[in-house]
Amino acid sequence: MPQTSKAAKSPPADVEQTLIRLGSYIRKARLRRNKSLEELAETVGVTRHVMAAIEKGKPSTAIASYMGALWAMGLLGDMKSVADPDHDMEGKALENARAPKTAGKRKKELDNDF
Amino acid sequence: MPQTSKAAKSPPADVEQTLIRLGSYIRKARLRRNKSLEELAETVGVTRHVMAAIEKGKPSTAIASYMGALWAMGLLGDMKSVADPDHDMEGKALENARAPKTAGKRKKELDNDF
DNA sequence: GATATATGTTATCTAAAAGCACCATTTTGG
DNA sequence: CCAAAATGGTGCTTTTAGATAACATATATC
Repeated sequence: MPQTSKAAKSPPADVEQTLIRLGSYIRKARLRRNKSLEELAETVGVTRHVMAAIEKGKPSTAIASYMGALWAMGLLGDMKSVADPDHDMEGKALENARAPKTAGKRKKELDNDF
Repeated sequence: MPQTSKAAKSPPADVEQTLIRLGSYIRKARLRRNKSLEELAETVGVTRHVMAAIEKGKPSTAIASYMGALWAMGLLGDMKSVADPDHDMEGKALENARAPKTAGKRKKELDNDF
């Protein structure tokens, strides 16, 4: 996206690696299905070039384009478990009998992150 | 992304739904950790507004921003299994003892998808 | 090997994503 | 309740992702 955020311009190493891996997975899935970049791109609704960028793990590409690629190959279901609150053990633990709609007042720094 | 692709402007219903769900998961994770939009945004390297958009599941937002949010809350690991070739049963099946680097010549339509 | 096709690369153009600033509203927690 | 903070919304500007096109290279199939 334009005005590229820091996040997209130079993502944390973990994020960068995750995207590169995801891109290579998408490529493998496409080749297995014997689809050309152009064919897949067409189904997804982007150009050949965007699909190529996805397979390289380009950080600044719209998430919908990535998801569209998964969708076009029947792999979108894999996203269901991502950040699923039921599996977020750390989050569950931190949530001490509270379920606020906002983060509330900044109570000095009770949130001492040691 | 600019010149917004069809994929990002009006994604398939499944994609749209997936993003809305992901956004709400991210929101829940953030609130559990008692972080404000601004705090999380700062860690991720985007503005408050982008983080808000993510929690709404905006399709045209850079994937790196979404991944950054997961990363900042220790949830990036959930992405590992997405599109994992080892779990792609359909792909495995289609891959009849072949592993080409391109989709090769378009052999008329041997690829009859019934 | 020949060749049709896929993929990569470069370039220009344009529309929209993200930045930023400000104000309204909501919600929390004392 | 009330103050403090979070969140939501609007408008404007800047920057770049994506569209499009043309050409070069790589690769698979015959």
